[in-house]
Amino acid sequence: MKLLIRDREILSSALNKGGYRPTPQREHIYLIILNKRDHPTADEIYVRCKKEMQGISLATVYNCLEMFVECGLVKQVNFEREPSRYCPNLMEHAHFHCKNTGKVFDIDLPNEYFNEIKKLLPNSFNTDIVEINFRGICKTEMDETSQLVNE
Amino acid sequence: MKLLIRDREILSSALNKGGYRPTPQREHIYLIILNKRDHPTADEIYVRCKKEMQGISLATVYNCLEMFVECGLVKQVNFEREPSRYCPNLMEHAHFHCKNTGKVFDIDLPNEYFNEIKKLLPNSFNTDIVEINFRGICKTEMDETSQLVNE
DNA sequence: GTAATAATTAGAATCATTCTATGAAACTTT
DNA sequence: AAAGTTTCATAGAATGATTCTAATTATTAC
Repeated sequence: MKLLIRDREILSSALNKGGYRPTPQREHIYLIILNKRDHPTADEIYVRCKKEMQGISLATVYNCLEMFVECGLVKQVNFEREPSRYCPNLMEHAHFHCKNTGKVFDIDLPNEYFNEIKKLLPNSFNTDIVEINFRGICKTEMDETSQLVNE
Repeated sequence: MKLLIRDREILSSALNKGGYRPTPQREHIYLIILNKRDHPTADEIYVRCKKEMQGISLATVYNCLEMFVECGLVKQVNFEREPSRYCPNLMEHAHFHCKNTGKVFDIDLPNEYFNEIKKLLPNSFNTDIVEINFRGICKTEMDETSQLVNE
C-alpha cells in the first residue's frame, strides 16, 4: 500500500504551505485516511497505521491529524461528544450518522443549498462554515465508503 | 426566583411521563435553564444553581440534565468537542456559534427549510434529527438570549 | 412508622485529547 | 561532512468533561 505520486504531491505542498515537512509517518497516516474513507477516529487510524508501521505512536497520529486539519488536507467531523472522526472529502458536504450501526456517510447536497442557507442568516452574522448533520437509521448493508450524491 | 406554575407543570408532567419525580433540585435546575437562555454548560449551570441552593452537587446537575434531555425538556447542543450546552428552545432551529466571543445564538430558519432538506436525503436513510450549525463571527454587542427570527 | 424505592452526594474512575520532556533525524552554514 | 539549530516522534504524564460507585438521605407504599 503506497501513496500515489499525485497524492504525495498534494500532501507535501499543503504541508510546506503550512511550514511543515513531509515525513514517513505523515505520508503513512495520510495514505490510511485516503485509503478507507469511513470516517475513522484517531484511535482507529492509529490501529490501522500500526499494521505497516509498528513503531508509530498515538501522539504522532494526533499531532498529524491536527496538522492535516490546519493545512486543509482533511476535515474533522464531530457528532455529539464522540471521538472526532476524520474525512478527506474536501467538498462542502453534509453527514449522516446512523444511530444503529454508528456508520457515517458523506451526503452531497446541491451546492446552492449551502449558499441559500447562508443567505438566511441575519446580516449581523458572518459565517464561513455551515455544518449539516443528519441523525437517524440507515437501511442495512450500505457501504459507508461510497459517497452519496444527490442527482 | 421561582418557577412559574405553568413551567412547574410542564416539568412535572414531562418527568412523570419518563417515570421520574420532580424534586427541589430538578425544579431549581430547570428554573436556571429557563431563566437565562444563553446555552450554558453543565458547569455554568452548576455555578448558577449554587447561588440559591448551596448544597447541590455537580453530579446532580449532570444527572438532571441527562434526564431533562431524555424527557424532551431541553436540547443538548454540541460544538466540536467543547463541553455540552443546554437549550430550552424546543422548536426545530439552528445555532450560530461565534468563534470570537464563544456566544451561541438560536437561529430560527423557516420551517419549510428543515422539511426540504430532509427530502433531499436518499431514501435509504431515515432521519429524525437534522442539525444545522453556523460558525463564524457575530457583530459585537449582541445579546445571545434574544432569539433571532427570520421573518 | 417501617420497609422499599428513588434521589442526592462526594469522590473515584474513565476516556479522548493535549502536554512535556527526551532523544533522533534533518537541514544550515561552514 | 562536522557543529549547531530546528523540527519530529515518542512514551508517558496531565487535563478536563463526563460517568460511575457506594454511601447517605428523602420519599412513597403499606
